[in-house]
Amino acid sequence: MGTSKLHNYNKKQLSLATITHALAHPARIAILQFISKQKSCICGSIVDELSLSQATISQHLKVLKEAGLLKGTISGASTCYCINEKEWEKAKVLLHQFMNTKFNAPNTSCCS
Amino acid sequence: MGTSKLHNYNKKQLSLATITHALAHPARIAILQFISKQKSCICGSIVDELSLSQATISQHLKVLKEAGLLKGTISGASTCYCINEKEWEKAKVLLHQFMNTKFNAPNTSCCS
DNA sequence: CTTTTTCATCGTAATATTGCGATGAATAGA
DNA sequence: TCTATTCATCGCAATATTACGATGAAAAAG
Repeated sequence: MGTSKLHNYNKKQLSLATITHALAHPARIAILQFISKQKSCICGSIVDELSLSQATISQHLKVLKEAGLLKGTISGASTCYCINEKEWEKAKVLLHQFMNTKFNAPNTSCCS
Repeated sequence: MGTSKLHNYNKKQLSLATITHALAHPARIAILQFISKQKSCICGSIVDELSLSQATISQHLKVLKEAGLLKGTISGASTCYCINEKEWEKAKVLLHQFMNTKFNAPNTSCCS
């Protein structure tokens, strides 16, 4: 994340940024939607679905895995990717908390 | 967003990516939390709160404004920033929908 | 054993982001 | 008028991202 001053932020802020960072590309959104829709989580089929090269998909999968949103299990020659539901649930809670931040009254009245 | 193939994605995917992209930095998370917590939305006080230069804060505010999450109204010498509650509500709904994607049974059983 | 399939990793080029200082415009106060 | 104050914008350097092809490892198919 560039020359980021990460020490200035608390854990929740950093977790939120990690999650949103992982989601911050339409290809990764599409990959997650595809995986959650599929009956099986075969990786190669994502390459057919999205018109991106296998290497690019692999990089996006890596970002999602590093953020903890995906699990990958080696299954023979291919790797099985699926949602890390435990982490997904954590992410959902964090995002929900953040998005439901209460606004103080003055904010609703200014910037008409 | 680099050499992104944006034409391959639908509107919801692009909107989600725009929103998460805007949230994908702890400084911007902190800025949003600060604005929502403050009684008034004076911009300069963010510079004091976070240990980042005024120019850097200004750039983050620009990203948030471009994503539609913030509104900025010129108020004399200073600019008043606040949450764009209409857009914030839209973002909340989109994120909620996406995070509550139903997983098919096979996903829960693979990648043990 | 050889070939194919499958996916990860490396190297690369183009582009975007992050952060800062410097500059500039525009209002507020002396 | 002169001087702060306030914030946006420009320019820059360092780093990260996006995307691809090429290469490599490891299992499956022949």
